[in-house]
Amino acid sequence: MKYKNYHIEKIHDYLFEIPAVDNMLVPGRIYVTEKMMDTIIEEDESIQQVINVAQLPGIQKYSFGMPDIHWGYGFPIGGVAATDYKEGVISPGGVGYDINCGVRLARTDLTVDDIKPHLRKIIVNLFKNIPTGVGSSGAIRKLGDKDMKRLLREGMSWAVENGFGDSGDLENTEEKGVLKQAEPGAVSQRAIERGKPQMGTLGSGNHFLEVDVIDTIYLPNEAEILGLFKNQIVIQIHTGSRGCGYQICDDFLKILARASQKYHISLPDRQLACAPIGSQEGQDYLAAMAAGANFAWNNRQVIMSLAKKTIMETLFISPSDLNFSLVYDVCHNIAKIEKHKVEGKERKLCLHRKGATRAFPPKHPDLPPKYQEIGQPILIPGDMGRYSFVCVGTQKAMEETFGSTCHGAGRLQSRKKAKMMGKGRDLFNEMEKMGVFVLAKGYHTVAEEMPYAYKDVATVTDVMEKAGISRKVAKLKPIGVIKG
DNA sequence: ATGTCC
Repeated sequence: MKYKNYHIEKIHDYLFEIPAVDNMLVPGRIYVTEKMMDTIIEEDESIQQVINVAQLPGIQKYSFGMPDIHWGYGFPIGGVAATDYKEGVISPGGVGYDINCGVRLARTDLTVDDIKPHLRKIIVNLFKNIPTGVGSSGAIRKLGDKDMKRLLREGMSWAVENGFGDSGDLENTEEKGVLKQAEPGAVSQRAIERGKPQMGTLGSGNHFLEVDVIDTIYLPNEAEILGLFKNQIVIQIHTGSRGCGYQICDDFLKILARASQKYHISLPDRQLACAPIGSQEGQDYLAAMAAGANFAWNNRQVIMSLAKKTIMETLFISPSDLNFSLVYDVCHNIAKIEKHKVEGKERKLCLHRKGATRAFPPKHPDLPPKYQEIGQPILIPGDMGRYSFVCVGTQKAMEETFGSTCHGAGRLQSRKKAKMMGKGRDLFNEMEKMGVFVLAKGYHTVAEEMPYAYKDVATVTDVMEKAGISRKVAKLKPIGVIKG
């Protein structure tokens, strides 16, 4: 089949392949419908980016695109690339600027009827207690060098030991909230300084904290094990490593641009700057990126703990009445060292997931005991007006995509166009008419994040479900949102 | 995404 300049083969209704030609070391594989493929080719260069990534030294099996694929820095957002640990490279472009950007979901025992009369007050207080917006700070005391270095090295246990949340939260976080290869010494002082005042802050753009209602249950057994039921109130948090992770990425893009030359790696795009994983530069990036990931886990943990406290204080209820707990926390911008089967042989790989979520199957040793039977929980946020999905991973994901799936809706309109669309309207009121009470620092951010600016996330999760990669457990509808 | 330019 010929799509514009690309030769693309249809594998099945939800999967297309770009054969390995020229400098491609592996084929590209993109999980989309034919209709989606048309629009993707129409709107950006992300297909070319899949082809570019397929040229990275040591890449295994395929350069993947998920149905929410769009143009990103070097790698597409919605891209997955596994490189061989011994012969392959690691690239900051395959992680993104927001290191360990991710999503967490917390459950409560409250129902929508319990909360409806108090919703506005809850959102007002959440907005008061959790700083949002670019450059936001001051959620908790400004951290010192000692705290920063400890949390960068040790991960989310820092937050738990400092009174933010419970030790049980660690088990319900991907990697138990710590990448052990983290080395604070690999992180610049500037990145550390930027992190100090920002712990527990939400940030801007598509980051949010939502009060959601469980709208639909698709898989009752899985939902029960996750502690989810119809009409239940849950809290969803989407944020990352703030200025700290941004600075780490920025620092290492420069270092790895030099390394690409030093190790004579020929690249189709300078933005794919990378280094052999085993090189000093590669190991330093891995150590710094892991530290940035550890910052992000602490950030989501502190925010969740502030949210729990805010809800209890607003409703005058006890912890046992609220019965608040973390369902799961996933990363969707990260590089992980994982073991996977390639052509029947187990290999140590570096999994770049950029705008892509881990989707491990039932019985995987990295899952908490209580989720062994159902597979890894996957959190796929949609736009702030429609819905989000909770899914679980499958064995097929492990065999086909190195245990990976999609991560969200993806934009329909550019930020600029969405901003234009919002001019002269009362978007807060429009959201309220949709049944969502929104508080945000900036009107521009609300315009950029309006439902009309996003694709329907249901079409994205459905592709991954039809392809057998991840399965929908529940649909969540927002009723209250705080944003940057 | 990001003290939206050290």
